[in-house]
Amino acid sequence: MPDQEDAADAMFRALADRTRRDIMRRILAGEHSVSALAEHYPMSFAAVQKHVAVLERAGLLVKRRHGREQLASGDVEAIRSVASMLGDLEQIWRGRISRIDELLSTETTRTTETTNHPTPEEK
Amino acid sequence: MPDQEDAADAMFRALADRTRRDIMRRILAGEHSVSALAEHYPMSFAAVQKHVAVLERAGLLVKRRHGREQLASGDVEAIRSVASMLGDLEQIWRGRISRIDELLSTETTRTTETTNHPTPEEK
DNA sequence: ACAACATACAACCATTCGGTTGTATGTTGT
DNA sequence: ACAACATACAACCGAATGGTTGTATGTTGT
Repeated sequence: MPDQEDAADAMFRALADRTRRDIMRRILAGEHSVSALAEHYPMSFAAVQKHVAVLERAGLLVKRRHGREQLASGDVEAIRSVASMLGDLEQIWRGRISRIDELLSTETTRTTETTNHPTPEEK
Repeated sequence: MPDQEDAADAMFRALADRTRRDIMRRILAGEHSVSALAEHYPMSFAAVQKHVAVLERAGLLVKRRHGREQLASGDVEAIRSVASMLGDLEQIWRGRISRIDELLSTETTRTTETTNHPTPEEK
């Protein structure tokens, strides 16, 4: 049972290579066979095929058989799910800001707190 | 002169580890010293310090000296820049859709093309 | 039927990664 | 002054990456 974090590992890792990001660009624009993709890169067909396999395992692309070729196309939903993780991170950051605002606006009012974390030990 | 793609490599790579993503969550919520962070993970201090260094090199966090400790906090702008790369990818995908729409709406009208790629050899 | 093509995959190799321990260097509190 | 703390960094190790070549297996066009 690969959980959410495993999926995140795989997706970020898959996107952490410029060749694979470039492949994603091409196959988000439209289907490409593996060998059609391979023509664009200064490496062996096998290397490109492995890159495609990495992207496929990460769920970032899907393949469809068409005769003797394998047509790859990008899965935009997977891209969105990665973006949403980053959105969650940004949301955590917004929380910091509002906590600071709260602090400033209640500077003298002695609010007995809602914080559950072990008190940010600001000396 | 590390370009945009190098930065992308570093950021995606840095985020492709669950410990580092967890560190980002903590330091986006508020500053933490390296040793305060280290307490949360089942690994040596040195390992956590290396994770922090990876995030710092990727530009995802900044450190500030405070006495003998080094306080780390997350850079939300870097997070946004990663998100925007994903947005660009999604945008490419939208382009495919509108190209398909165009195709459908001009099905019989013999449009002499705007495509510059070597013609998607749809048999 | 068969040569050429498209793909998959194994074996191998150098490099990077994520962890370890150990050591060095500042900073602090008493 | 000095012991304890916080950090940095080097050296090392096993596993994973990103590439290679070589081989096997389908699929196609003639």
